[in-house]
Amino acid sequence: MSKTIYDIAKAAGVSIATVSRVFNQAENVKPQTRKKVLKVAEEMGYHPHVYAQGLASKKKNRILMLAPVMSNYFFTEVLRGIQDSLAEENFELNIVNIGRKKDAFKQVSETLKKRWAEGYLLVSLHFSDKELKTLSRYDTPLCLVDDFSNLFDSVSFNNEEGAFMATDYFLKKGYKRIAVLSADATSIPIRDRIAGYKRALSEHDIPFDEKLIVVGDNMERDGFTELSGYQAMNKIIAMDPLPDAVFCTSDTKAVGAKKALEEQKVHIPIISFDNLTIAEYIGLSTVNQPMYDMGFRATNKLIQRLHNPELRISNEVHYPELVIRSSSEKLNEVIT
Amino acid sequence: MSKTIYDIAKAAGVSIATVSRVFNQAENVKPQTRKKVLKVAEEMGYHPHVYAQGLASKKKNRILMLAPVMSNYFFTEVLRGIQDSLAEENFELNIVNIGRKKDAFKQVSETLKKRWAEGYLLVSLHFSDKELKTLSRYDTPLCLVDDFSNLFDSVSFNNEEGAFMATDYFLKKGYKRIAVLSADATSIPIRDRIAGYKRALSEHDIPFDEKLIVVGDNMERDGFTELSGYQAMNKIIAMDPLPDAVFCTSDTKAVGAKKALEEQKVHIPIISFDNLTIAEYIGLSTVNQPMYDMGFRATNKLIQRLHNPELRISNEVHYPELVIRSSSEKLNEVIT
DNA sequence: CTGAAAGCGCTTACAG
DNA sequence: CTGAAAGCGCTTACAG
Repeated sequence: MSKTIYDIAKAAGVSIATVSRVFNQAENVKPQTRKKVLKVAEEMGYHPHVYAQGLASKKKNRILMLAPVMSNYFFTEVLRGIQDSLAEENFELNIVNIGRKKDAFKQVSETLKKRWAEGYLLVSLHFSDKELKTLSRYDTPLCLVDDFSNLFDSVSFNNEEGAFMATDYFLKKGYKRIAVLSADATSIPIRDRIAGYKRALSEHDIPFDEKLIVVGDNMERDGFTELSGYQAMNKIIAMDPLPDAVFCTSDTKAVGAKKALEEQKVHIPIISFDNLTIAEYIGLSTVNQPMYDMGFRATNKLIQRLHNPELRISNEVHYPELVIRSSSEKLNEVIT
Repeated sequence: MSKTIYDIAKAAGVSIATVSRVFNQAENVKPQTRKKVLKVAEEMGYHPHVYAQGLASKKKNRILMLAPVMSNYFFTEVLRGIQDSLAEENFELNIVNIGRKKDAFKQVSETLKKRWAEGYLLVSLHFSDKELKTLSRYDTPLCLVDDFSNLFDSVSFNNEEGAFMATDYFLKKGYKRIAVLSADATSIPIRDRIAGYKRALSEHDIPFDEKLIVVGDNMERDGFTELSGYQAMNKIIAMDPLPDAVFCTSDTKAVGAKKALEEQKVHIPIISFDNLTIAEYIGLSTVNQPMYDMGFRATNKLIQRLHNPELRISNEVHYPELVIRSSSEKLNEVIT
């Protein structure tokens, strides 16, 4: 059915080696010959079979991005950075979605083992040291995005500092009781953000009160959903006395939280986390994560390692930035 | 460096055929032998090379989804449907992002030619009849999602009817001047939605007024962005007299539009399009597109065709549903 | 500039 | 239940 290099060689009256050279941009082919091969190939609808090429050449010119795609905007922004960084390079990008958290490690390790690509980008995937050590044994070029390890190159984000900045902002305004609209406490980003929250409290000599850490009931996507934010905010609104302010652990959750506040006609200053595009449009104060940059930089790192496998492992940590809009301010400040 | 089937065969004291059988779940291997091979493979960190497997077996067990990933939520929902549909099947899914619109066709055709997978899902990619005819010559199993053609299986959505329903809703309330917050007029979804809008007008004997079709200045992503919605709504607010209502062509645009309305303290009833998760949380009336179902159904279709290539081409069209929340209602109705 | 030939790492009838 | 061997569709020294 589909043509092979032999069909083209025969039809063009050359050897398969010559056809191969034409398709591999080799310089040493007589222009006449090249033209003829190209013409025949076009007519017969020929295109090299990537599997055979990969096998024979041991090159794939392919990078695989492994990510929990469902995490939406975050993923999209990182992807933009990756693609822009790849634009100049002779690499193609494939994406494999890593599904429900449970067997994420298995999904990733199985994919790596298959040697689809020469380099891998692991985005927002958090594994234990033991798991990462297992991965490192595959000895394949790999860069972590939004996670940190000294076994691999990584481009991560200082979650702890981001949470500190948000909490510190409120504390400096004189607020004492600051609730955290949290998510799955065992997840790495939450762990780090809670740590930053605690550090800010301690710097201001405010005792930590566990009851102020509030989680929604829905735990889909580790609780990083609108619904979970909505549920958690309703719990906060039911507290007596009301907290002075809320540090919300993601913009997505904040969308749900805002709905709860509006329904109950309550106003509590709120700062969240991520700075998704939507944050600007709903007046959300938030901690900016440079997702695009992280994707871009990680891809650069990976490609450098591809060119030079002996490079020392390098870890890059991006710094947060607090973006203040209306949601963190008092109601009268908002209205004016 | 990395082990081959020969290494394992030698270490286990069997032939490579036997190793191959073990890894292909063939039944006819003595349990003892299987155990031994598996043990050796585990120790040596062996895994079959997919490229070699694909080449030798002519099977890939792989489906490729081609989509403009940047379109965010829509893509995510469709992907969820695809993955759920694939869960029971012995297929893996890879995703290739199709970048800026300009050379989308080239990107797609190049990817198809490489024969990565045995089946392809083309999501939200709109090509001309001529282009689709070219693709059909590759003679590869392919299902269109969110597009229609009689050359391929497809699962699409009735955009025209959706726009009709939204417009009709306003007209039945007695509104006469209904603006359209539009996007790139040459894009297929916009073309169909404008058609539905016009049909509703004509059924109510309202003349079409071109000035009521308003577009933002920013044309990124064909104008389906918050920014573009914000810009367009500001233009609408500047109109004199103000339109009675606005049909907005996407939820994303509606987020920007709402910001403009709030800033200018103007209220105009608005219905948008998509029913993204966020719509529920910001009280947006909108036309629901069953994105999850479309992804799910399209994947089923594709797999059926893989099993039976002689199947007649089938086109499935999903029907819209109007979801009324607060944004389409009068201000006093909203407040109560 | 071009061709013959070995090899990439597998699968799969075929034979036993 | 197992092995020897041909073949999948390419690339790439090597020789000319």
